[in-house]
Amino acid sequence: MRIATWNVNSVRARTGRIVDWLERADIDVLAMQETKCKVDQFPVGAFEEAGYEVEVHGTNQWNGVAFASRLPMSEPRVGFANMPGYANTPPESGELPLEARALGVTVEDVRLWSLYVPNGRELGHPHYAYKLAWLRALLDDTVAWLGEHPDEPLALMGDFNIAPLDTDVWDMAAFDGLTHVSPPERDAFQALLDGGLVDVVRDRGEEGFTYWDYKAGRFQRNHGMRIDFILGSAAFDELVVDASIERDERGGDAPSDHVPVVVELDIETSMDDDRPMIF
DNA sequence: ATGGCGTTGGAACAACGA
Repeated sequence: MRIATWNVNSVRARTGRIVDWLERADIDVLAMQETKCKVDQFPVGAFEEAGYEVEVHGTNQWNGVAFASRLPMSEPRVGFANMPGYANTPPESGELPLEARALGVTVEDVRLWSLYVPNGRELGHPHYAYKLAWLRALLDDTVAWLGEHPDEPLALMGDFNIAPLDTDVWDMAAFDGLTHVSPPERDAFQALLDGGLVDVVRDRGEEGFTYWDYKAGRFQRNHGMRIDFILGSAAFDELVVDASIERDERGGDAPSDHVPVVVELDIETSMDDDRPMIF
């Protein structure tokens, strides 16, 4: 079974590219982030024509997470326990709206999450505090789940908006005083690893960036960042037989600014078989 | 030091991004 995560930077602007890649790369399950549309705006038909069902979470033109899968998905869940909300100008009621940043599904007894971690904007900005609180709640929910399901495969997949290592950005000097590399953000990422997850892609020796800004020829100069990850439980880690960062997807016409990250699991599915399912 | 570019809503520009 081959699963992937990809911040697509608008599913409507890139529907053809995404579906083409799913087929070309033989992907069974894709976690998407930054779909940038409401549920009823999602191009469901294009995925279904290619043999993929979708689970979609989106409330407006920002954020948005989804799954496309050619294997059955079950137990969809929007958000996680105590996930904080955000508003630039908090309403009088004090109830902050929840954003479309987390969606969970189960496929072949593997629990999968598509996560779009808040950007943070600037150190000291309310959005930065929101980012850290969001990551704390994610950690708490993940640790609780692992406590209840210690032997089950789980993967948190998505755009974490954190570069955990100095080598995960092209030049640390360019990030002085900026988000994505600050110690509290890196501590929050490390806490997920300490909580029982493994960076299954890095652990298999796969190197390179997953994001390059559109501006200033950043891709051509390889001025990128590694901020998209697949973090797996021990049971998930044991299943991983291959991992890759699909750098070529940053090229061509109208690419996303992120590329897909893929892992192959040692799970036999009907899709591994070229014979028809029904004789 | 700044902008570079791209997407969305909604019809000019603001919000957002990392």
